[in-house]
Amino acid sequence: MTPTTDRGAPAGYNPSQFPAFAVTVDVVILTMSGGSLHVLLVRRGEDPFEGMWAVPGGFKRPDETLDEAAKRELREETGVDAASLVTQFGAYGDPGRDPRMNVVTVAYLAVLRDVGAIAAGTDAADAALTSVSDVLNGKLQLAFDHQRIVRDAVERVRLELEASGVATAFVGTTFTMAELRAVYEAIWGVQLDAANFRRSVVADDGWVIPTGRRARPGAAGGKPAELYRAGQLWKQGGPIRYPHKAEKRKGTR
Amino acid sequence: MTPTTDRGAPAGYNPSQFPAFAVTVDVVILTMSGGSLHVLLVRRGEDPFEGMWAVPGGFKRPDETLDEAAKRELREETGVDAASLVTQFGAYGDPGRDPRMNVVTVAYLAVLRDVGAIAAGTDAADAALTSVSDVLNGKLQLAFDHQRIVRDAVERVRLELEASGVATAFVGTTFTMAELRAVYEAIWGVQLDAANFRRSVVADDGWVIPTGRRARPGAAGGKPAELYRAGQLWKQGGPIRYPHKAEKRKGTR
DNA sequence: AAAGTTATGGTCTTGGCGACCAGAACTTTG
DNA sequence: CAAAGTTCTGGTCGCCAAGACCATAACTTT
Repeated sequence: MTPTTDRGAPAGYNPSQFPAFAVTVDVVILTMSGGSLHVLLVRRGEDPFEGMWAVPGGFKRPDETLDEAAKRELREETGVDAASLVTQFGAYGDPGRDPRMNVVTVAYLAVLRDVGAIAAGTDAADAALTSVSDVLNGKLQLAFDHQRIVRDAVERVRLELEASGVATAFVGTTFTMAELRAVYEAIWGVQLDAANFRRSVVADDGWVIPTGRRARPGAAGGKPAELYRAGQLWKQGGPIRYPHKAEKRKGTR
Repeated sequence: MTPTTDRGAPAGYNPSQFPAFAVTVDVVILTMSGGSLHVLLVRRGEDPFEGMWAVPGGFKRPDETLDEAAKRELREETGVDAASLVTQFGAYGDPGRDPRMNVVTVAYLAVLRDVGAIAAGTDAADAALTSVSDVLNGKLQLAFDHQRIVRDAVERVRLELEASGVATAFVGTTFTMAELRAVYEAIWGVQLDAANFRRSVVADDGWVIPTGRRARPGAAGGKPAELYRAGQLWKQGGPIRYPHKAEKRKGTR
């Protein structure tokens, strides 16, 4: 069918006898906004799916790796250079997922601290932070199979939260315990005891490092919280475990 | 060159102006053999890398999904129809990974019970079970970037073992506790207490179902073990947790 | 000054998990 | 046939992480 970029095929080898695909990378950019999980979407300006919201992405170039392509797209979309966490989590190639041609996309997950101001500064036609729940429950229809991609990304970050130290990527360089706890509570949809959470995080050194400073209390007042910054150990696994409580023995789990 | 947010094409779109890729699926087939983890490899009959060992795989067709392509390849290579576990775990698209042309491959992991007899029956030029450690320590060189793919597959199965019930896929339809425990011990490289292991697995019903029968003892004698078959709950998560013991407080973990 | 709100430390209990032991059941060997 | 060896399987003990809950400190606004 379509010709491939023929670079030095062996004698007798004919590239056109193999199906040609376009390869794209899509980057699901997650962030915390207003206490709940949000995803950065862009509005498509052209066919197909013109006018619909979609996950930012673009074509992979032959001379770059998939990871490089994802980071390039992230930089072009948000201006962020070294994202805290850029992880590949899936490839999607169902026939017909793009009505024009055969496209296989490799999906990446990126976690940002506060994408709001950054997204506004880009020249993207239209970009917005959207509540993840609006996407997952179908309130907002996405182009292509992007709803499924977002769902898989959220599922992935739920697992990563326990296995690695993604949590600190959601908050700023300095943060309070309440902010960090809010990340876990929002993504897992659970409530954690503030005192126990604090103990788990501070227990062994290396997870968080207390700066001497204290945060300004919120509008409601209260004791000002200590400000921390992330330690090095977050790259190896997180201190908070998902509360598997609903087991209750017998059958569940 | 290509627009970023615009992954679409206007009317009058010409596919040849976007880079074309070949898309393949590679299936890492893992099995237990002689008490250690083995991977099924095939010897390449053509350029490039002619004569070298490689992970079985092939081109994705435009009219099938990636999962279907993986299952088709698995069937063509081993004759196995519904594999116990076929999971996508990564996409690889480094430039130059295939000297001929631009190829992006999507890698799958499949776990089989005993691939030995099956592999022998296929018409593949040359197929063999190889010790995973031989591949990982470089004793056996693989074509393309397949060593990295195998390494990632093994890492994945290590995690899956704890999260899901892959373990039963390695053993036969009926098995003894010792056989099941050997799977965990081989893949994790740890030793588990036989009594505690048994308790964890039998604790809540649903993980394993005792058949009345007993296995024949090995050459060394001993009490014959009860034979079990897998229950339904293995699809939701496994009963055995990785022994994070080396934490020892302070710093590690 | 009083009331409200948040942060943070203390204590108690529970349950899971690993270490270890002992007996049961069956083998092979003398 | 008896003895020794091997494996399976149930029991017990102790430790520690994790959750529930309370109390107090520290700061706000009214």
